[in-house]
Amino acid sequence: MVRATKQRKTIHHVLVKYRRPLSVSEILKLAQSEVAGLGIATVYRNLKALQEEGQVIQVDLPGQSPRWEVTPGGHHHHFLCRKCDKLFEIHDCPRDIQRILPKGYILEEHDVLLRGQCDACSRTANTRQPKATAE
Amino acid sequence: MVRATKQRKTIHHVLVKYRRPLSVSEILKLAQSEVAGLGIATVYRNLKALQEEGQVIQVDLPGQSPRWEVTPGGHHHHFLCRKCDKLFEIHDCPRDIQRILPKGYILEEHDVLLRGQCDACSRTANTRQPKATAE
DNA sequence: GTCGTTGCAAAGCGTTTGCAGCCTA
DNA sequence: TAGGCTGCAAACGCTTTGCAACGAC
Repeated sequence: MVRATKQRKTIHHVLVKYRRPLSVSEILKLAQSEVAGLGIATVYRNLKALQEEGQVIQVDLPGQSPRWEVTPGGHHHHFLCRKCDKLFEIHDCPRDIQRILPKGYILEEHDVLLRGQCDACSRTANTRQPKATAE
Repeated sequence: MVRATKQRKTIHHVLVKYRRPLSVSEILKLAQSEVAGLGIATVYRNLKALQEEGQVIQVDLPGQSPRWEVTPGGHHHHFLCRKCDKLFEIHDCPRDIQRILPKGYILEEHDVLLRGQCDACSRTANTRQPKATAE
């Protein structure tokens, strides 16, 4: 039987509250402010458990450690802001992907990762944004 | 001054010979068959050195350890075969990516990773392919 | 009271670094 | 022969695992 400990509830709550993919260290820091003494191993164990329950998913970006988010609706892609390092969901999809496939290849999945500046950062053109991904 | 040791020449040669992104462990195994006693640290150091010279590039895939390939021509994407785990280059690009961008966001780069079955694996439909990425 | 869960510390794993000896130029 | 390069082992950072104590049900 799965037990609703305050650690597990807090980890899930942090992901619900911030509504975008967070790294393990961000989750640890944010959850520790609610549960003093929370250990990193507990974060890893609960993220994996929540993933198996289907409540959260792991988001892998090329060359970065994984981030975690509450399971999103349907098919989507991601936009990574190069200024503030936040990751956003894009609920749309290129339509002409099949076209670029070489002959004989069978397409089963596709990932699209966009990089640039998010709305907030593009407004403050030359201002340097903090790199913090948790706010 | 950069010295052309047999280790460095072999590591570069392996990448030239196989013409697709190889993992560090694949490179080590392949190069060790030409240079007995080759160490993993030497592979890492030389890959980084070759990268700084512009001879090779690191290819990062989501959730996988990096692979390395000789510096390819221009803008391209990748296709990862889910049967044989080989990675292939796609020298074409979706054209309607700008369309899916939310308002206010500025697009600077994009990565597309396709997954499915490569030409060779799709021909052998129900046959199981070896997972080896070096052959 | 049971036994799933926790925090700690140790172990794993891929990658990097320090160092003495080697070998290219 | 100088000093860049190598192999080895230790160090690193992130993640997982073993274990005794804890606490949800």
